[in-house]
Amino acid sequence: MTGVTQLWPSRFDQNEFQIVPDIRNTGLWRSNFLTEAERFALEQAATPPKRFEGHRDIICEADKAENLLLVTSGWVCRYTCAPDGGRQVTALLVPGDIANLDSLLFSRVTYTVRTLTPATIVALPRSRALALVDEYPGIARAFTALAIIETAIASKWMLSLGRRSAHGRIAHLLCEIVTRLGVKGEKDIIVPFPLRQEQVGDVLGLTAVHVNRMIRQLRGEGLIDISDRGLRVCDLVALRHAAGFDPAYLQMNQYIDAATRSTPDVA
Amino acid sequence: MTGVTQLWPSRFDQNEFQIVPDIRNTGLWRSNFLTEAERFALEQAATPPKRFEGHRDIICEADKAENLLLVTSGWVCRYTCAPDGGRQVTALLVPGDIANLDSLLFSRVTYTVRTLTPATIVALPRSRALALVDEYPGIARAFTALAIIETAIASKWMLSLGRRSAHGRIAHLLCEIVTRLGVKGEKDIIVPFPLRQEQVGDVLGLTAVHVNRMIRQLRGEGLIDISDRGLRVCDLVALRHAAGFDPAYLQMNQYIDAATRSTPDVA
DNA sequence: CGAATATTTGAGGCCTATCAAAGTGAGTGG
DNA sequence: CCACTCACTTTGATAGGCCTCAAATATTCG
Repeated sequence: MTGVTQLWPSRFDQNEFQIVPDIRNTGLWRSNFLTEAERFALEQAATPPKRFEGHRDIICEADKAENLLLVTSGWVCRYTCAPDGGRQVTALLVPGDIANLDSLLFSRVTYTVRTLTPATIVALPRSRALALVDEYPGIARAFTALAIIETAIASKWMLSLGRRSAHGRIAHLLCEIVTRLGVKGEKDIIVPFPLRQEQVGDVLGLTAVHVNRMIRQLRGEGLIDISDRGLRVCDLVALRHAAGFDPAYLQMNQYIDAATRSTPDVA
Repeated sequence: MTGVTQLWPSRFDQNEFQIVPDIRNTGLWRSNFLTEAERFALEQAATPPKRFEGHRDIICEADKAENLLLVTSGWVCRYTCAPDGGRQVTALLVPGDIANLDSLLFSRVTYTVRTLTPATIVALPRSRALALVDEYPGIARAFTALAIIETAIASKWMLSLGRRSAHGRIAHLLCEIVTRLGVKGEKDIIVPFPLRQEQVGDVLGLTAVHVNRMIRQLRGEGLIDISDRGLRVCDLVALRHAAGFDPAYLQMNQYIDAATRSTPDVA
């Protein structure tokens, strides 16, 4: 009994934001739906990893997208702009995530994908991905799972954007990041935090100025400290409490019914 | 050349919120990924339609969900609550939509599904849906497409919640509803609008009082009129302009690359 | 070291929430 | 047919959270 396989990446080199830049470090690969044959087929289909600098647009709104982009190191985001120019980040992508899952089916993207740090990306040509989806049920199911998880995260973000105060939104985002990075422990956690305050604002629907004030307030409350591109969480339990954060929602492996797995636990 | 098949339902009886309560009126069925054999298999797997009254919870947060719920008539929503009790609607479901797509893979839901009007729902047992997904690539692809579309809509909602004024949010929501209901024309459109002002607030992250003021303002601007459970859009072009609404985003069929279809247009 | 980019701080104002109450309309029962 | 109730809409007054504009300080980078 090996326990539950991870859908989210669990490890993250703290200094370099580097993990093995390989399709084997993606959520697609790590999902527990894949057989060995499917893993092999996936690996054959992926292109070699490509390196991007920080703060670079990788795909722009209305671009044609012929590849799925699998983030294997670094932080990336997806955003769209309101008519007045306001920017809204709609997804934060860490190693293991697919930046443009919808490009599996849609030929144009309706958002911009941008690196937040230097990042490594593996491309999966859409034509090959589609062929794999038709041939291998496990791969099809893994894609579906990723899409469903995206929706679950989006739902939580909508709850934050619609019903939480600025204070609560920031606390909640920090809890989410700590959880998604797979950190263990609850006291004096330190994780990389490459987001600028303006980018935090773009995620949470706030201005950079107000983000600054709220971060200072959280610091004053002894909950966190952000400095030098790093986040220190003094007391994760207290932060969760302030955020109203339920740590279970991202560990969705727990909820995946055993019956839905291609590779049952019991032989 | 028959044009593009619909993923969204296009017709909607104005008085009764009724369409044929049948799996054939769902987005799953109407997607253009399905072969005849797949359609037949789907139809066999679905349960007979069941009728629900308005304002009833169908699944509650933390419930186990053994069925996928396909809305075939009426309006339904999905919502979650913040710790302080604030409610946030995360999806509006009209005939054709699946209320709990994530139940395909997760055994518990993290939200409540509630009817907004009397509604008819067809259930698809998860075990059968999973079997279909493994056996039929077109069905797998249709599920993936629905999940991806949900994410696309959620992204738009996040943009509204994060970066639009109350005035713009309401205008945008009304545009979305008109589009999703498949209305043609641009002048003096009348569609059913069963949402209470408090529910509009729960969708848009506003209070009912402020929703009321903004609706009155939109009315004063000669853009819309809401009365008697109906919405009248005087000038859809003007409303879209006020909302910064791009009508293309919901008609995602356009973007589905021909190569991704199971049933090509050209023989 | 200098320029550009982020963070921090302050003052003032607008948008939206909150609290409260009156008005409206549908449904019920006498 | 008319009280009566209940739920929703409308209106008003007030308060507060977040934004805007502006400038000083700190940090990064060439």
